[in-house]
Amino acid sequence: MQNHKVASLLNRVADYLEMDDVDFRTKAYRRAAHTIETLSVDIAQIRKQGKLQKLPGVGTHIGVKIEEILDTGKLEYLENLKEQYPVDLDSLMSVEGLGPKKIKLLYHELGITNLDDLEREGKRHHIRRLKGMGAKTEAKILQNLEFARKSTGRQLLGEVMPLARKIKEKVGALEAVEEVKIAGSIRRCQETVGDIDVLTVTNHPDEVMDFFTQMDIVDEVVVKGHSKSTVRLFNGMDADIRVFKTDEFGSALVYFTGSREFNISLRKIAISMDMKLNEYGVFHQEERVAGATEEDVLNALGLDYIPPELRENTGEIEASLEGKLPQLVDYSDINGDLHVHTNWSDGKSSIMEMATGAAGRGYEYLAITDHTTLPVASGLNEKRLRQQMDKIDQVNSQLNDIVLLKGAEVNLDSVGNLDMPQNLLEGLDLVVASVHYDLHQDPEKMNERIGQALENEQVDMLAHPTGRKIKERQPSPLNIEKLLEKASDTGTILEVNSQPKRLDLKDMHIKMAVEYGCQLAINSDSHHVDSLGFLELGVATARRGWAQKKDIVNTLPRKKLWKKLGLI
DNA sequence: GCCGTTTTCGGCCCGACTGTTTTCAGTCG
Repeated sequence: MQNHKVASLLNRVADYLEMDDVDFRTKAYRRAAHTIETLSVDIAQIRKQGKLQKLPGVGTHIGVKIEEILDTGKLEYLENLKEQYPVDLDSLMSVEGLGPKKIKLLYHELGITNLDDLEREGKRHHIRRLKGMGAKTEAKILQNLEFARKSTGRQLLGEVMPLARKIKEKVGALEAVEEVKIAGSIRRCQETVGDIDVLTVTNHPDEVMDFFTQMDIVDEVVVKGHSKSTVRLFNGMDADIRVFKTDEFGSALVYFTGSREFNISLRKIAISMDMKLNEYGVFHQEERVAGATEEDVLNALGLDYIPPELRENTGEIEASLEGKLPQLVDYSDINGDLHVHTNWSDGKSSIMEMATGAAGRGYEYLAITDHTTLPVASGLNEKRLRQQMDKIDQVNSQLNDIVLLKGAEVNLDSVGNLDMPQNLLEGLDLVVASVHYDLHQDPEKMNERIGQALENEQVDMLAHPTGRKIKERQPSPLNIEKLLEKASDTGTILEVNSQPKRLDLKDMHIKMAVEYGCQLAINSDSHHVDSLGFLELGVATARRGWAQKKDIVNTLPRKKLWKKLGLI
């Protein structure tokens, strides 16, 4: 899949065009880039079918440029732009407060092309002499430059979520605050998060701003106003707060939940209806038509309510207009977890502790799926696995509300053989297969390797199918369409792994899997009783992939699941 | 550069904050 590459080159073109104050052409490139970035199929595939120009935002010119990128890996037009401004745009743009216009000015007047140049000229106080700049701007640039160098970029949803909830709790506890909600990419449950957006209803904005900017987790106040403030937190992440009136809160939520592209589409709809949409409401002439709740706002635009996880402008608006939005799976639909580890392998909790924890979450069943043989995970050998099966029988006899399934997470070798004999697998209730090494074979080999495992009748499920770790490890370069087809043919369940770093399958692939008619299971893969709750992240990801209850096997009640697994 | 229940030409989302400005440009979300 070269989608990401194509999108980022088009975005880069837009950056350069913006330096020269080209307005609408810039927008055109960004729009096309967004379409491709969020595409759930391979752009090369669409090109083969001759359908590039059917994509929203792609016309004749950009279409040709996409073909050039696919054929040569490069774009002549972009290379020319780069020659005109030979600057390290990536790093300079990462300095807060610097955009294309200022970068152009700095290059032209001072020859600044990278962060080192920027620091040098700043310290010599040359920047403050430029038109439109001053001592304050210069000082800010120097300060933000330091931050840009250290910054690690976006952080994992699973890691940021607890902090966001803490802030919500603190702000919500204020007497002056009537309502508080986390918006932004956290509410949309994107796998990574750039900042924390807090929205409040209050009649005492200044009081809320004072509190927010003085919280003990705040390192530095970036901006402070009467309706908006931004702080930098101890972990290097920014948090924004906005205050609104009760009758504005719905439109504010819509606006600050985004995504940006979703908002732009909504506004266009408003305009086409001779109305105006902003964060304060939907307006016809000067009269407010809606604003108090999200439902009101969307309904005023002729739309059904759209869950936050879907708001990416990738088809949900059209579906909403036609009344064809899916009824998304919900955490409350989940009846069990089919992939957890215990202290028999690399987990930290006992079988009984995991069982009790799962029962406490209201689950009807829990599959114990410790690693086999894998040395780095203290995997079980045949003898230990048989012992564990006996142990599970014994624990089961002490449990009332929940039933444990005897499972294992077996390992695929380089050609797709399993690390446990077939007759032993036959005795298990649930066999989970997964790849743990040799993750970067060429695609064909990888598809064949996994395909062989899926064809094994004893294999019920494929765990973390692409093996990616967000920000750490690329997904295996396998052909995802072929994998989905195979899983669909063999009836093998594909996992939505809920580990914050994995979220694998990811949203886009889940959407594809649903279209291919694959069966999915959302599992925590937890190694400790306290991390069973990760499963909620997996549910959120599945929702982003348009998955419904019927697509997820562990929403089934016990008997029906047993039937599916051939246990009764 | 793209697009069309109103268009094949003339539009293209909207507002807050800051710093530098005597009325606004740049940046951000």
